[in-house]
Order: sequence, then C-alpha cells, then structure tokens
Amino acid sequence: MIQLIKGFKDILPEEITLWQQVETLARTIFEDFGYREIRLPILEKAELFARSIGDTTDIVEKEMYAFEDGKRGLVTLRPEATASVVRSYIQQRLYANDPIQKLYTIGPMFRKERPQKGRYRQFYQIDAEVFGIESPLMDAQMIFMLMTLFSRLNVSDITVLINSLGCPACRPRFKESLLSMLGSKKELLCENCNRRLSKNPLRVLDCKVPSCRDAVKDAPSISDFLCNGCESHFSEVKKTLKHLGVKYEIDKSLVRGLDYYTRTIFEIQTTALGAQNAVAGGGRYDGLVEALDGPSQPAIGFAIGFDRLCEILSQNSPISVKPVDVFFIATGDESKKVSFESICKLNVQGITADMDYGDRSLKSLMKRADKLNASFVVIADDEALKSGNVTLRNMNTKDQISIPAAGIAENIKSRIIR
RNA sequence: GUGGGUGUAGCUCAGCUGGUAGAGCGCUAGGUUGUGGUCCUGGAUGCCGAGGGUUCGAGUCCCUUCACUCACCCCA
Repeated sequence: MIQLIKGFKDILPEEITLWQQVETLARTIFEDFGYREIRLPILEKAELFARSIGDTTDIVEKEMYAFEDGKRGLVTLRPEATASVVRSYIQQRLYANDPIQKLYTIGPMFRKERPQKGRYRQFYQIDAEVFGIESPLMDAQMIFMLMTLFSRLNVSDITVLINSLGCPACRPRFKESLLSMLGSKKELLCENCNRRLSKNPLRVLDCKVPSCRDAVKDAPSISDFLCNGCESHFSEVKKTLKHLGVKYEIDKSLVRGLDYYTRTIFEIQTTALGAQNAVAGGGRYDGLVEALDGPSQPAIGFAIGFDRLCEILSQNSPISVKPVDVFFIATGDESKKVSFESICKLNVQGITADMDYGDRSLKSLMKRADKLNASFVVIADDEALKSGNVTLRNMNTKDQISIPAAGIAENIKSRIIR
C-alpha cells in the first residue's frame, strides 16, 4: 500500500463542508473590508524567502522544500505567502496603478518540520496583506477584521496578543541593551539561545526553556526603547482597538520568527490545539517591499492557520452527512432504466437523487436510503410501472402517496420543497 | 534534529505471568415474498506494522527496522 508522505494530510469529504464554510465566510468578510483575491504560484525562487523571512531563520535554514531546477537555480515550495504577495506587488507593478492594495490569498504552504498536533508539512493559510498604508488605524482594523471572522465562526477561547518591535531607528538601541544584559547571563541560557545571541538576540525573549525565561525575566523591554514615531504608532493601535471593542493583551515577549516585521506584531492564540497555540499571526513590515527592490511602501499582513481553525471548529461541531433529496428504489430492468433517467433529469435541475445499481432486496434498499439520509424515496418496481403508478414516500413523516409513473422527475420536483 | 508513547478485523480497543486470536461499532443476509432509522438472529473480515532471534511453541520475551502520534524547537 502506498501511503501519503509524512506530515501530509488528506482532507476528506466529511470535513470539506466545514472548510468551504470557513473559506466562504472569510472571503465574504475580507471583500466587505475591501480586499481582493490574488492567486499565486506555490513554487518560488528560494532567494525570495531568504531575503524576506531572513536567511538565519529556522524556516529558511532547514524547513524549506527546495530543489535545484536546472538553470533557474534553487526553487522552493513556499513556506509562507507574504513574500510571494510582495513579490507580485513589485513585479506586476500593482503600486503603479494604486500604491494602496488590499489583497488576500488562500492556499497551501510547506514547511519540513516534524509534524505534531495542529502542524503539518503541507498546511493551509488564509492570508491578507495591505500595502501603502502606514496608519496605525489599519493595524487595528486588520485585527478587528480577524476577530470579526472568528466571532462569526463562534470561536471563543482565543486571546489577541500584541507587541511592537520598533523600527530600524530604535530597534538597534534595544538590541544593544538586550545583548549586553544577556551577555552577563550566558551560563543560564540554553545552547540554542547562545547561538541566537549573535544571530538574532530578540528570539531569546520567547524561548520556552525555563532557565532562559528566568534569565530574561528582567530583561529590558522594547517598549522602553521605542522611538517617538513607534511609540505613538503603538499607542494609536491600542487606542483604536479599544474603541473597536477588541480585547487584547500586550505581550512583551512576543517576537515572531520572521525577520521582516516592524512595529506592530500580533498573534491570536487558542488553547484548543495543544502546543500549537497560534491560529493566526501577523504584523507590519514597512521595510520589506523596498528590501525586495520595490518602491518604499509600508505594508501589514496576517495569516490564519486554515487547518488549525478548522480543527478547532470541528471539535465543537459534529460532522453532518449531506442528505440526498430522493432515493429511487428500483427492482427490475425496466424500473432501473426509468429510475436512472429520472435521476439524471433531477440532477440536472439541482436535486440530489440517487439509486442503487446492484440487485438488492427492498429492505436493504430502504436501509440504504436511510443511510444516505434521503428525504424522499420513490419505490418504482416493474409491476408498479406497468400499472402506471409509483410510490413516493416521505421518509420523515412516513407518508406515502401514489403518483403517475409518467414524468416522474417533473412530478417529484414540484413536490419537493428544499 | 532530540525525547516519550503507540502499532491486534474498515473504526475504537481487549488479550493477565508465552500454548496456534476476541468485543463493541460498522458492513452484509435474514426475522415467514415487497418499506428504513429501535430490537432479535446469522455471516464475512485479521501474514496480531515488517524482519530476525530465544523457545517444543510468541500477539505476548529479546534485537533491528518502519510507520503513526505527542512534546521540545519553530510557527499558522
């Protein structure tokens, strides 16, 4: 037996209804907020991610599905969507027509991590990005939009965490201070964090190793180092969230693993997924467009873990079987022929109809109708057809009536209220 | 990459100190010739993850390996 690849997953028909509902709702809400869909390839040059996410991040260092593609060089299955959206914004010169672009995209991402609950090597994200708006109002609105989606999906039990990472003007001062503080506590830090010291000291802040948490306990806070611009931006975000009625917590240790973030970052956390507590996350990345050779334009975006969201939702909503409207019970050749043709006519008109193609007893066919959750059953055997009438049974009320065999499909259609 | 757990019928699992496999659900056929969801009766289904070893004999012990899973790490 050939099995699927480790960390990959089949999304089965029973689950798909939920996925479709979530997707439809997300599209509706996003479009109401003025976003438009963009569809992007899942294969990109590896360099795109090295330059955006950061080449010392775990994602780029060891989690990409990358391979040499002849003269094109190293290409990779995308580990996230933002870089691709930015690439497209620049390459297609979307800014030329209008620097302000609100875009969303839905699709699979790939990271070669060790799978566990809520984490797959192919996972899905619902992603939204806004270009060309620097205002903190947009930061708040994005979070507000996210929370609107979650609340319409009846996801409670989530927490909004926010923080500000500062900008190139103020972050270096913070880094310096952090570095000198941590330097004196090297023995307390785990092996990993010692490596981080030189590469990306901010990451030490959200290390979960107890001794590191201890070492970091009275570390300087970025909030004490924010420049005036960042400071007022962040307070404006907080103020606006309050006005919009979005509850949030400030988490000074929230750092996030992608290098391109500036100023506001946020994460939506849940307790329903074990260790994988992030269902959505994002932040501002004002320098990225320019860093990727585009115009200097501010931007902000987020991604929702589509898988994870569906997993949370499936925990409190039982899977439902989509019922068929009419099930035909046909015994005998003539009966099967007539039933089959009626079924096709009904299907064309948007009515779910089916029959059994084997040779089974009435009882077992009734059982099958029940299993399929049929609303109506048509009993049409050869003898009935000869007499010119067939039986239409309402499976819920058990009422049966006799209807003319001629033009069954039309007759039934008019009697079924969907 | 590092740890822990688990691998027995389609699914969920039982199988104590080694003696050639069981339950529930599901599936299927019937319950006195046409009518389902409750109930009753019967039936099918397993290389007991794979390979090797110990033993008269292994699902049960030992070794190897693979898969799944949870956690670390990181993120959505």
